Amino acid sequence: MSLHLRSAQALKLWHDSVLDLVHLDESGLTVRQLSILLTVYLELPPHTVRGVALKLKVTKPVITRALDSLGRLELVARRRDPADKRNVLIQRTVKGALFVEKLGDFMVTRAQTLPS
Amino acid sequence: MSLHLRSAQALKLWHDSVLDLVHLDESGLTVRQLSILLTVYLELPPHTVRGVALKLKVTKPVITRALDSLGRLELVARRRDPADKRNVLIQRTVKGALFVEKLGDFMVTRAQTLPS
DNA sequence: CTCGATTGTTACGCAACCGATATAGAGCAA
DNA sequence: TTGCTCTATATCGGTTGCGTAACAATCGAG
Repeated sequence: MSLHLRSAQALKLWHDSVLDLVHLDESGLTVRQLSILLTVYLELPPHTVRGVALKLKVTKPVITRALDSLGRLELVARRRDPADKRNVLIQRTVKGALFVEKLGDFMVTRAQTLPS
Repeated sequence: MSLHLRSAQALKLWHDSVLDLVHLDESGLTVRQLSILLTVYLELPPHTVRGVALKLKVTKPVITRALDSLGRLELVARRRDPADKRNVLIQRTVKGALFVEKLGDFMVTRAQTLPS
């Protein structure tokens, strides 16, 4: 299924979904934090601080702080890499998985109600 | 065109687009601010502080402050409602329109490269 | 073992956001 | 006019985020 999405549809889809997210009130989230969360849950592990920082093109302290916040919300977890103890592996959590799943449901539902 | 989107596709679409947004570095934006911006540009005017606050289910000061930020970035503008001078009308700007348009382009492009 | 390189974190100063409350101005009804 | 309501904003204290720079721990080559 190749997705042919017109710009107006795409924007409405984003708008509707973001609105759902805001209503979820877990919305203290920054766009950056959201992108970190999605990266961790959608891309193949392992995820390191440095790796995510490179992908987002931000500095490492940004990732560290975001992990503090996301960790407080139990949306991700940290673990030292046993192989190379300098690394910190960013791990998924049950709560985070449910959260991301809900996000996906939002979008699927909203996509179905898009005007053609 | 009814959009049948699987959850995994939807999430990847969101992830890719959010990543583009972060790279745009206009990403000091909060999810809330983003939702305000999209609301103003996708829904029919007029937009008042109260109206947007209701839609997002937040208090009015939240909107006022967000408009301060978005106004500083020239993504939206304010104008007093001449009819009812208690109201402030939130208006679109050229810069904001270009920004939202770019967002739409991101999504359209990303949607085309989604795996089926 | 030593030393430079790498990784993630912390410290600091600053700016922005939040919620709650208080305030100022405009409308409205009697 | 006199209240009362409605709108948006200002203000307050507390929290969180940012960028830069310094830091401790770890690795690995020599």
